[in-house]
Amino acid sequence: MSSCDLCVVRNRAICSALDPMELAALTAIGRTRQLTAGESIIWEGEDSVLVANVIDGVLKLSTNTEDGREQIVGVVYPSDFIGRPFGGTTGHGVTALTDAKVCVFSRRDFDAFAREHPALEHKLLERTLGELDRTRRWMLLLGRKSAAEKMASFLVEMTERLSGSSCRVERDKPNQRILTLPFSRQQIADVLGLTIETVSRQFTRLKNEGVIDLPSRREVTILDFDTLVAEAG
Amino acid sequence: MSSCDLCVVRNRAICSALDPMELAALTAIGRTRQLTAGESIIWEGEDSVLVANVIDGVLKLSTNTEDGREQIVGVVYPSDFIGRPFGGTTGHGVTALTDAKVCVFSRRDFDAFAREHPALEHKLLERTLGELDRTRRWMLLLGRKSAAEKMASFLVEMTERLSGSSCRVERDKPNQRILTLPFSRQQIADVLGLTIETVSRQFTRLKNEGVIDLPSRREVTILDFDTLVAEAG
DNA sequence: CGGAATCTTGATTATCATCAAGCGTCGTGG
DNA sequence: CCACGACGCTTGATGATAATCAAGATTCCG
Repeated sequence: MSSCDLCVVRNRAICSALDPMELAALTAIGRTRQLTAGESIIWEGEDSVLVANVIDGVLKLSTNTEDGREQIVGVVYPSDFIGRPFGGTTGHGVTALTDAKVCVFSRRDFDAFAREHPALEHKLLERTLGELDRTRRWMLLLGRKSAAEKMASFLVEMTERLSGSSCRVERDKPNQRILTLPFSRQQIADVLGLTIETVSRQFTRLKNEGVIDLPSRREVTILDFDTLVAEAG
Repeated sequence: MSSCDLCVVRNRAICSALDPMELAALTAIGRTRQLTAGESIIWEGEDSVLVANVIDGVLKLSTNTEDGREQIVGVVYPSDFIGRPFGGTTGHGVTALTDAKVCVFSRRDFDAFAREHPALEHKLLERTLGELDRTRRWMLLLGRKSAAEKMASFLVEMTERLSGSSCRVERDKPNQRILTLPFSRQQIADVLGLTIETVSRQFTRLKNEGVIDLPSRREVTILDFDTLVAEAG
């Protein structure tokens, strides 16, 4: 029995383009791998040797300047695809932010398989086009928004992305969302192009203004989503 | 006779995936269109009605905040593909920076054609993956680089992108490149996430330091490329 | 030649980075 | 179980960078 049959992202990942026979063939060239938080699976600048589907967890894509400044250029969630198919070197590292589970393929094997399965390539194309749209939208934030707008945009995005998974709703307060962020303060800074101190100050400001609450380091309660949207610019 | 036979980007654009018969079929659903500098062909937020190949000229992809700040999120050159295939709305406007010529398709027609021609979709996928890599590299610049680093990076990128076309070399000074920029100062600012004043000051600083010369508004002579690379961070 | 648009330059200010403590929290080992 | 230490976060003081505001200077075109 194919292990894919049990896969929780089976119907959302690019694998959904395949029929059972094809899926079995894909299973044959892939294997699952467990990652612990902080562990990297792809390093910036090395030539592309593997690609993968995210089954569980959250991972960051990041680049660094020579002198160590970091920019997180993407965040991937279950069912997302990582790695650079079709040659070239990987322009960014991939590191687990939480414990994670991925379904790994050798890039060469995957490339060959994909070229024989246009439906798979089509899914990958749609996914890549969507990722490009999302990335370009983020450029507006990085290039033109203030620290306050960046933080608000970040929290709005998180509210949308974590809906379902790391997001609780208290019985008696239906308008409040309690998010469990997969990011440290430093990582939020690296997403937004800010420093950790600025991020921290923005958090306390939003808390003092009653827009959010901060029950613990990694948790944020969204008290006034509309204000966040307005402040996101 | 198919007009594509005469197309100057025939062997570089995604069309190169097609054999003569297929190309004739593609020709049947496309038409060329001339754009004058400043003219837009796609607007941010509208639903995607057309896609195109760039035949000649340079165009910008840009997004704006509600209050009018602009960020250029991409620049496209001859043989590049523009527009958003496979549904969705376009996240950014597309505007000609120079007079330009494009080969336009209705998005619906193109989608249908692409789905029947996996080789075309493959080319488009490779192109989209490359564009995503490039875009992510630009995020490091927007999020983490200083004004000086941004300007140097910009000039390095321009030197590479304009090699051949808008780039002259004087007979007696083989190390110098004279670039004709397709951007105004404001547009450079919109690419780099800076203000026009900061861009102008960086230009004069580089000129005073002997790294570049500025023979006219739209021209830059690269006198010391290595220093630019070093300063790009 | 005139006028508008674009660009440069200067003065000032605001924002965010940097530097520097201090505080909490979590985990470990005594 | 508590003390200790490390790490991550917050807060404050100060400073640098780039934005803003405001004139001028060029260039471009009719």
